[in-house]
Amino acid sequence: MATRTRGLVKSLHQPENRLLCELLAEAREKVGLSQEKLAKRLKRTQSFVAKYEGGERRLDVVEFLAISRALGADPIRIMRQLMRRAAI
Amino acid sequence: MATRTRGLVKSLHQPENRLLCELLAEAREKVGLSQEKLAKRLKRTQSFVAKYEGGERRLDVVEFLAISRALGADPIRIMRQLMRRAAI
DNA sequence: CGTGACTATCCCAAAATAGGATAATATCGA
DNA sequence: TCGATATTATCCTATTTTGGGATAGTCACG
Repeated sequence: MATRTRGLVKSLHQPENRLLCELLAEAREKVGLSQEKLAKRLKRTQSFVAKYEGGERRLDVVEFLAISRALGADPIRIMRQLMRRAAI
Repeated sequence: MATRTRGLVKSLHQPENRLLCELLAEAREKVGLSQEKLAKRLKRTQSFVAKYEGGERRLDVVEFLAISRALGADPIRIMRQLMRRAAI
């Protein structure tokens, strides 16, 4: 569950991003979707999901919205959680 | 004001992203900051700002938050506008 | 015009990503 | 405990994106 990587982008290493990854992973599990199923909804590969959840890939705003939708989650709520917990 | 590019990421071309760019550019102008000044606050270059505003570069969630902060704007409000206007 | 402020575009080395494979883990029933 | 299956993590590398200094426009104003 931790993440092992080599050399990545700045925002990947920010705690805010870690948090976002966790929130999205939690949200997915809560809905009972596997990475594979979610990937399918997103028309992406499982490795894509594994990567952003693991913090190996950045998520842009538009992607974040798409994922939230695919999870049936409210992006605003997630954003709020992120901001609150990260003390932004 | 339109954007001329060669071969870019999918989410760059989504109307949602265009909208986001516009919202952020508007927000910046409203506060009376130049790209240069904003860039300085973000510890980035003017070209960075020009690129994301022009839709030549994706903005990840963490960056979006940082920019909103730098503009003294509420990310949630911007997100809402984006969602409403893009009919997400 | 001329000047200065601001923004867009060029360039390209350096860095990040895509996604198919495959390895590693977890789950669970017999 | 096994083995089978489901799920997730990691590898690999061609392709795509990016960073940011430099430079070319663009605009406003005298």
